[in-house]
Amino acid sequence: MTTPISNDEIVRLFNNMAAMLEIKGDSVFKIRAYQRAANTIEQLSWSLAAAATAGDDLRKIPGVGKAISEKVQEYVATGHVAAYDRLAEELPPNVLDLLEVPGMGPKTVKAAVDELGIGSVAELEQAALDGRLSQVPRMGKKSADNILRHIRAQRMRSDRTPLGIASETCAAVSAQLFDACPGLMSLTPAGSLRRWEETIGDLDLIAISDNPSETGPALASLPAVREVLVHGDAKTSVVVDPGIQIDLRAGEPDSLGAMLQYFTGSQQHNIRLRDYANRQGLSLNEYGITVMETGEVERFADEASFYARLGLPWIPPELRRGADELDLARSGNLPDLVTESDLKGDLHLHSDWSDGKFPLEEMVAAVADMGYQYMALTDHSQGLGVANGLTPDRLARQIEVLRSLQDRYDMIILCGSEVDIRADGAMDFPDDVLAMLDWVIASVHNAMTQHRDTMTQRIIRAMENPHVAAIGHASTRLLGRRDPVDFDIEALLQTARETGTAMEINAAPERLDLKDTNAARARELGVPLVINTDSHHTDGLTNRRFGVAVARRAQCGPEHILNTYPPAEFLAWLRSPKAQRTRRFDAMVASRVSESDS
DNA sequence: GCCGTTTTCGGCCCGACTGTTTTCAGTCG
Repeated sequence: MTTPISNDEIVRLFNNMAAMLEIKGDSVFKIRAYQRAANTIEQLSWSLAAAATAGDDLRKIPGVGKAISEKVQEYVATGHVAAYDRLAEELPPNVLDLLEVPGMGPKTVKAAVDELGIGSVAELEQAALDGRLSQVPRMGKKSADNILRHIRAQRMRSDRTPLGIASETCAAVSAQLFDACPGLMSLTPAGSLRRWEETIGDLDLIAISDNPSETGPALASLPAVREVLVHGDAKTSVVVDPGIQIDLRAGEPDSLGAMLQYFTGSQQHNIRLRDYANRQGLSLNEYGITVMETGEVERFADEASFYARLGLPWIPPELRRGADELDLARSGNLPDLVTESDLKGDLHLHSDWSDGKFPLEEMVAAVADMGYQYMALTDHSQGLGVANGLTPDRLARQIEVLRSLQDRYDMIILCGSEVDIRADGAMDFPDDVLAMLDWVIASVHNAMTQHRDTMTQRIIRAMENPHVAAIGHASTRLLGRRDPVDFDIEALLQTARETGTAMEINAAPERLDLKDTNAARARELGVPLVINTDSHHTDGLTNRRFGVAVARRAQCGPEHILNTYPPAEFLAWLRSPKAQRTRRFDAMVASRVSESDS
C-alpha cells in the first residue's frame, strides 16, 4: 500500500502554480482562482485524492471548476500535472524561494530572473551586495539594501510562530503599550491570532484611542522592539524580540467594528465578504461601509452591527476561513460553537508522581478551583522511564491517595493513567492493571518514525482494547519542532467510531492535536471528542482555551465534546461497555441538540 | 479560472506604505 497524495501536497501544487503565474504576469483573477481553490482544499476534513479516486465530482467544492478538477484528477492518477511541469520548466528551479524574501514580489522576481539571471536566494544576496540588483528598473540602492537586510533577517528566524508563543508575546506587548499610552482605550488582537490559527505569521493589533496618532510612535519606542519596518500615519510595523512582527493599526472608537472585521480576515473571507457586499451596492474597507450610490460612509463601533448591516449574523473569527461560512451565515445555519464555560472536566493531567511539576493534592485543588465537576489524574505508565512513569505498585498507591482525597471535593476524581501505546500496539499495562482504573487515555510516545501502515495498525490495536477510553494527542506533533507521525487518520477515526473510543483534542498550545481538520472529520463521523489540557503544571489548566479554539475551528458545538456533558451522562457513557458507547454517544448528541432546539 | 435570485459572458476586494519617480508601480496583508 502506497501513501496517497495528501491534501497538503495538492494545496502546495496550486499555491506554487499561482506563484509561478504571478511571476509570469498572468491574469490576477486566474491566480486568485488557484489560491482560492488551495485555501478551500486546505480546510477539507477528508482526503481529496480518495474522493477523486472514488470518482466523486470535485466541482462541488467551491472554487473548483473544470480545469482545477481535471488537474487534481491528473495529479492523483499520474503524480504529475503537465501544466505545472510546463510552468516549472520556464522558470529557474528555486525561483519560488525568491518570492519568500520580503520585498520581493512577482514583478521584482521576474526582473531579477530575466535581467540578472538570478536563480536562488544566494545569488540574489550576491546581486544585492555587488550593486547589480539596484540597476533593475524601479529598484534603487535603498530597495536593494532592504532586500539584503530581509534575506539576513529571514535566515535568523523561522517563518511562522506557534500560537502559544504568539499569544504570550501579544499579552506582553499589550501590557507595555498600555503603560506607554495614557489615551489607549482598548487593544484587540486581530488577524490569525484572533482566528486562533495554529501558527501566526505576524501579530495584528487594533488600538482604539482618543488619540490614535500617539500609539504608533509609542509602539516603535518600546524596549522590546528590535526593528521598525513601517511607520506611517495609520499603520506601524515593528519586529519584537523573539523575532515576531507586529502590525499596529490605530483608530477612534466608532471605527472599531470595521477595523476589527477588516484586519481579522482571513483574506479569503474578506474577499468573499466584499464581493457579497458589492452585490448589495456596498463597499467595505477598514473605516466602514460605503453606500456606493451616495458615497456615504457608515461607521460601526462593533463587529456585530457591521455584519448586521450586510444582513448577516456575527461570524465567529474561528470560522472566517473563506470556506462555507458565508453560506451558513446567510441561511442562518452557523453552528453554536463550544465555549470554555461549557467544559465540565479535564481528563488528562499529570502530577509530580510522574513528570508533572506539582504534588497531586495541589493539582487536584487547582482543578477544583476551575469549577469543574469531574477530572481524571493521568500520570504516565511505567514504560515512559524519562517521565518517571508509574509501575503497577505505584499506580495502586496513587489510586489509594486519590480515593482518600475524594471526600474533600464535590468534584468527581477519576483515577486514570496516560498509558503508553507500545511499538507493537500493546498497552504498557496488562489488562488487570488497566481494570483498576476509571479512565485510560492511550498515547504514542516513542517509535514515532514507524511506517504509515504500522503506525495506523498500532493505534487501532490500542483502540480495540476494552479499557482504552480515549486516544491522546494522536499525531504526537510539536508545532515547529516535531512533525506528526504518518498515519491513516480516516482509518483511525472510522475505528474510533466502531470501537467506541474517544479522540482527544490536546489543548497544549505546542500540540493542538488532533488538529482542526481532523477534529472536524471526527465530528462528522460521530466520534466523541474530549478537550484536555495535558497539564503538567497548575498554570496549564487555562490552556483549555487553545483546545476549545481547535474545536471551534472544527465547527464543534458542546454536544460533540464529551467533557461538556454533566457528570451523570459522562459517567454513564464511561461505564457502559465500549461496544455500546457509540450508540450511547449518538443518543447524547441527539438529546442535547433537541434540547437546544426547543 | 470560476461563477450566476442582475449574468453562461463579463465581471472578479481594498487601502497603506515605500521608494522611485515626477505621478505612481510594486508590495503587503
